[in-house]
Amino acid sequence: MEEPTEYDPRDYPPVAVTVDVVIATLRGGRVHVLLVERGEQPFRGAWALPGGFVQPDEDADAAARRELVEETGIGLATPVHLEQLRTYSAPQRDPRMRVVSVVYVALAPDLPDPVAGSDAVAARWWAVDDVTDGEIDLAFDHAQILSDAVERIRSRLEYTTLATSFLPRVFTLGELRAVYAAVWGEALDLQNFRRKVLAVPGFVEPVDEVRVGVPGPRAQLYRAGGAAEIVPPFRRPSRIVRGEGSER
Amino acid sequence: MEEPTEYDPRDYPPVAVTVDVVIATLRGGRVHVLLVERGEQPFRGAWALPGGFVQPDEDADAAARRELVEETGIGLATPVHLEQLRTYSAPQRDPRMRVVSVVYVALAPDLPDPVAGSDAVAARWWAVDDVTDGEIDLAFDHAQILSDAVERIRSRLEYTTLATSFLPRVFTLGELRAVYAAVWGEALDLQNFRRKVLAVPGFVEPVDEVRVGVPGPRAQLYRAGGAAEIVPPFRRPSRIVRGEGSER
DNA sequence: TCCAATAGGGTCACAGTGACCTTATCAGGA
DNA sequence: TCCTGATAAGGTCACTGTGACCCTATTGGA
Repeated sequence: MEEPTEYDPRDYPPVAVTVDVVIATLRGGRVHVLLVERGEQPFRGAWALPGGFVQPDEDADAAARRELVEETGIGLATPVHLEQLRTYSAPQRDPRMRVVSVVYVALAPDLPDPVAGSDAVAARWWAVDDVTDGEIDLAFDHAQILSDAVERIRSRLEYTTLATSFLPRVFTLGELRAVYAAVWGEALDLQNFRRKVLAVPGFVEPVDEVRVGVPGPRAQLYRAGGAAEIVPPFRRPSRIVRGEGSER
Repeated sequence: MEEPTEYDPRDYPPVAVTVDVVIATLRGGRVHVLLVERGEQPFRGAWALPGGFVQPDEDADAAARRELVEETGIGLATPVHLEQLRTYSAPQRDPRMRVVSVVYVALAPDLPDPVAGSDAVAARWWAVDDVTDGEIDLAFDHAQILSDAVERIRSRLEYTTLATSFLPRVFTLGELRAVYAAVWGEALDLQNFRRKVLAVPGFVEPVDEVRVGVPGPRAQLYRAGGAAEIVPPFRRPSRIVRGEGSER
């Protein structure tokens, strides 16, 4: 409560609101995220998630999409899934001042390397495994954020058709299966996977093409269908084994 | 990008960060939320979610918990589930100034009526159905927030054991089933419900008591177990019927 | 005294699933 | 040129979870 009667700047604490974006893609069968190297203190030389201030005329969604476009150079036409993860607000998460960050997760098909020179700092794709294995240092609370984002992505692949967001417009079921293998770190049985995907109406729709140029029979190509949810959901093998609820 | 080199107050837009809390409970077999009547413009006389500023020494979680305690008068010992829903940041959502609100959802057992007089404005429980049916006007974007919160709660009951958060320390399986009926708006088959709940290890644990004073046989009492997730998840009947993914 | 409500036990058929098998096809290396 | 490895595509089988039921016993209140 304590509903304020009017808004005097002295009534509310000084705070900055930013967005950070976990831009995830698949490269060489591994999940990668885009990180930028910090050129200034604090955390100079460490890697951080791309982000920036929410401008007065935009909401956080728009700010996140703007960051996404700026960092990757993709056109607005490219279909990229973007969703809010959660907001991080620990008082000392940025030592300079109070910064509340609304974090987004983006899922994109394989993108080219970031265009160097668009700003002063370096930017590159990092394999998530290499980052979480402590190979590099992440600035601020971005290690926690990345961990939460990866868990969100893993969860999304159970209940939604978002795996197709990692793939180009057309793809084979084998490639779709490879997405699940990369995100969940475990390969699903190919035959059962085919059966389940094709049993979900609107998950994928066949197109009148086949994949050529790779070993093996001509693979039917598909594109993403209109369905957003998978009912009943797929389930991660690792989750089934545990059985006991120890998460969250 | 545009990582700032230093934080001058003129570099970032003036913005206030608040928390709003959707406090949900069960009263008479219906889901209720706590709303406060606004005594000031804008939206004077309309009802709003309880909320307030995030203070300099606390994160949003702490601010939400503080609001929860202030509004309901519950002790800190009362186990109340509190989780972040999402952040709302439309530029004009508050006509006075830029206000970014981090919204939380709390699930509580039946609580007494709010203590009047703790502040100037009125506060009371509203049945969610009555609110969403347009019976009352909600301030700001709180109608959208409430809608998102209800959907979150419905979803949480599928994958987690949080239904027990709506109940007192001990309860019967019939009462647990009534929680699902109230939240999902549809009654589950009692026998199948019993079988599924008891099949989830750690969902509920029997205590050495039975329910007396109500018609029917003595019902075994249970308390919440240690499990947080339901694997495999329960599923809403309404969701099964649809089949097609039309959500989100 | 009867009745409505419901706890608790059970059955049965069916859909979904994991594990597994088989065949055909293609690119690239020996 | 011929293997070989990879894999697309189609299939079987047993088991589990589930929805839809049925039945009986027990209790407080009309």
